[in-house]
Amino acid sequence: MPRSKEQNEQIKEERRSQILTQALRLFASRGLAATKIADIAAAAGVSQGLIYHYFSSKEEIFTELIRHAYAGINAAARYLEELPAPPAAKIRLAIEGLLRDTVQNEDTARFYLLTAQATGSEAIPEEARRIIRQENRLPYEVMARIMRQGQQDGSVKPHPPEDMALVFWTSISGLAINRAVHGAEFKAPNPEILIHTFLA
Amino acid sequence: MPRSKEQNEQIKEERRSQILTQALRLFASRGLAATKIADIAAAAGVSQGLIYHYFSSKEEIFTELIRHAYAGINAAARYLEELPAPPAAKIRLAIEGLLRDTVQNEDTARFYLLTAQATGSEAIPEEARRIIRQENRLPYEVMARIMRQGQQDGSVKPHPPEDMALVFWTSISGLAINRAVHGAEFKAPNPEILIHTFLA
DNA sequence: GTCTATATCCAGATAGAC
DNA sequence: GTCTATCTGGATATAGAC
Repeated sequence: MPRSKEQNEQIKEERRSQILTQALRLFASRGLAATKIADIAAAAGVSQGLIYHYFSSKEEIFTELIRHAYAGINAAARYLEELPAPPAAKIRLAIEGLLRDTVQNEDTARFYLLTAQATGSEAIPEEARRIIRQENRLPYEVMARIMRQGQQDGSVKPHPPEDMALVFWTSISGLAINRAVHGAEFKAPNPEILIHTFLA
Repeated sequence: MPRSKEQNEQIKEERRSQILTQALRLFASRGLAATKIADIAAAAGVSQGLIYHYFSSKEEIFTELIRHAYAGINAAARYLEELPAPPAAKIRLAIEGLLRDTVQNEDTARFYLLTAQATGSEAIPEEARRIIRQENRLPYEVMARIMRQGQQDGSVKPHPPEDMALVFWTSISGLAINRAVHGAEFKAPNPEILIHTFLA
């Protein structure tokens, strides 16, 4: 008895996400250029040829991961901005949440590493570059707005909001990168250290 | 009339450092694996073959740069520790100096990017890995000691010194990476933001 | 949907002339 | 000290069988 359409669809989705998960792991730990299709295939437990049944090239896999990473980050940024809470609470929540996520979910840390690498690298697919150019401003802008609002109600320190947003994101991504690099032996710092960098 | 020994030596040193400088620029912007020997040769304005007159492989060039980067960072760390100044002044000096260096000297920012990449990557030469394993703890240890001393005289906030050192270095390197990535359009934040993260 | 076998290309490294 | 020409290996991507 042949498989039904639904079963085939399910297998397809499973394989696809298997491949993407392993590719993320490898790209994050070695970079795009140093990761071989053969490595991804081996890690995902499939043949090299099968990769090309699901993706047209290594670059397409990478681009897909970048797309997914920014979708997540920007959804979180929008969610934070919409949240019915005072600015100080949003900042606290963001720092605590981001640090917790980073520590608990290794893939989250890997996505940070991937975007950091990709943003910094000139050796990435054109389409990935396009996505980054288009998507990577939002988190900064949202955070700068929250900082500005917090300064109006006096809960945030009176430095330039853009500077504060920059320090916010570079600190978070610096920590996330450290986490991704050091794996399980990473110990997250007390969130209060960062929180008091911004709150008055 | 043939060139003297001294002139030959001088040419040799010049070429070597030319190659290293261009390799740093390229490795920082694309990573080790994505940088081709042909790219380095072209950027340095020499033939591909000549590269192998000065270095035995692409990996040796990379390793040499890593060695140089850690030598500089650790010399700075030792210098800071020896400095006859109170802990709070050292922290202030370090942050101001590191931010200034990072902004003024693009190569400094590139070295940060290089070490960040290298520390995070599994795809680097064995010898480079050895250097990193051996050298990358010192800055953390020095900064943790300074934080601890600062807590004893009450000038530094009472969070765990190791956490403070971690936040210190991940923030600095996060900013340096941002600087290397965004080039001239990067605007350094007010150092006071970071300084008050640590000082009481 | 999955595999094995293979064509093709490109990058690292070497050889030898000047 | 520097170049051009070339060898060689390995990685991407394709073809075709099951």
